Amino acid sequence: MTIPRLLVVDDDAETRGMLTQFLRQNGFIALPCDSESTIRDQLGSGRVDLILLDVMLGDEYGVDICKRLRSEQDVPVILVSALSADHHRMAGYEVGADDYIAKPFNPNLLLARVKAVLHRAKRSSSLTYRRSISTFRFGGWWYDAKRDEVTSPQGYQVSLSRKETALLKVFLGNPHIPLTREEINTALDVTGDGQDLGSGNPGRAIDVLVGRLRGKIEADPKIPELLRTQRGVGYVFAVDVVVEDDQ
Amino acid sequence: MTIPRLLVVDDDAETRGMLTQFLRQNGFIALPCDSESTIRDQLGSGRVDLILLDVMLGDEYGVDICKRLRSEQDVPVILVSALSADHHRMAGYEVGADDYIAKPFNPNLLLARVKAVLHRAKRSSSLTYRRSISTFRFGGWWYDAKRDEVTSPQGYQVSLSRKETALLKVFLGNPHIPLTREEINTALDVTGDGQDLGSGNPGRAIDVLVGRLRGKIEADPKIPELLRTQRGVGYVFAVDVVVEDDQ
DNA sequence: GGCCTAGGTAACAGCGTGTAACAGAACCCC
DNA sequence: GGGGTTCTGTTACACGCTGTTACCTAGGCC
Repeated sequence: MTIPRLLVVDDDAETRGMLTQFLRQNGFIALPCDSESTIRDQLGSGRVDLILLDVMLGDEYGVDICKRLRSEQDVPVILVSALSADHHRMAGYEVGADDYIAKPFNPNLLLARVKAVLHRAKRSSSLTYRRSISTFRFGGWWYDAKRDEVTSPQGYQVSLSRKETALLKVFLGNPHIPLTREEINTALDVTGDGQDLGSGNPGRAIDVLVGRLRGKIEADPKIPELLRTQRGVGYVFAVDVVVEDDQ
Repeated sequence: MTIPRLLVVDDDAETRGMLTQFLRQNGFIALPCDSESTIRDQLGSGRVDLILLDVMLGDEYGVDICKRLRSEQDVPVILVSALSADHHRMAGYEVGADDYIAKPFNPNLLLARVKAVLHRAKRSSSLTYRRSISTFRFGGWWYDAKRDEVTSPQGYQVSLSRKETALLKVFLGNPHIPLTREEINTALDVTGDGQDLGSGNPGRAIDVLVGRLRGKIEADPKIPELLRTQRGVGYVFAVDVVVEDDQ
């Protein structure tokens, strides 16, 4: 059972880093690239299951690179683009991209599409890939990422809202690491939904969100065992997290 | 990489010429045909990668021709039609057309679809690729595309309306991929019925339609397992779809 | 203790989604 | 063609989600 290896190709270091980190948090091996030559290095040095390719790469069109890659190899490609105009979309499909996502995109959308493309690829080849991490256990709790269900130590189901789920995921991915509100916010931008509060000021939203999550997963929200406050810093997820995956 | 060879089948010389020229301008080898016999000539004399087939061909239905071709060869077919009446559309899918476009169509859309079909065909040609897809299984359900019947896990029949069927097909074709209302609407324009709501604003129609479909194919419509909502994004068909064909 | 600051949280508002009800269109059967 | 039935988009309302605000408490420092 192999973990899928993805190339993240973007010439903007920040985007590249964020994407890479995000994909790694979601169970993939993500390899950052910033040019066609680094892509070829990676292709030459090992298996690559999927390429996430920015449409604009320096002064060259990713589309052209995609076309060249296609003519040589059979690696699935998802084009990522800030250009949403339809002719660009068309151009993407023309060169045989397996999918096309316009920036700014919802990271979950990206994740879903990545999985869908890998899934299809798996179907039509012998590639096996690990389904992304699907269950987390922490302090008697159980989170099923696939069904998005949270089960308490006593066995009853707790329904979390979307943002609460996203927040929980952030903590599950960073146990015992104190996170600032800033960091949490950035992480939510990536794992949660990326549209609204990206710009700087989290306000008190994180505090309120933490409070709500506490209300659902703490035995006594007044005395938090899991989501501890670090005054002047932020919050820590203070218990061990055991990660498992299906089959 | 060889240039795809397409047959353009239309008995109207003007349409045929326009289409042929357009496709040639876009890098294809387009071979005009005006009857079933000329199609067979072409099929006999060399490789054909795709057939663009007009639904009305003289006094005969292109659908019938499609059906005959299907039973003999494994060439992808896109049906092109001025007939928007639904039974014609359905008939197109029944005979296993890979896609169906209603006139008047956006040439770029046609182009994109041609390329998509060719791409699919190329991808899966190494496997056994059969076209007469006729049944889909998903989460215990069973959809018979040929008879347009939906059977529940418990075995009872559910009758879907035309639009509901079209919506289901859209999701069956895009499992695990979050679709925006916009995308669903566009897809319905093409696979469902193309006349009315093409222009931009889906309003709440998609939501209502999804709700109605849920009411029919979800065990508990209040807790959707198949048609999941992605707040701020759209809807996802959240189970695997297994495609089978008869014979 | 007095003061200041950080964090907890109730209340509110805005927004997205679910859905019942309605009306017009399409269809069907006679 | 007429009348009933089904389909389907629109509308309106309810409800849950989520960020903001305001107020309060807790902690830290003098």
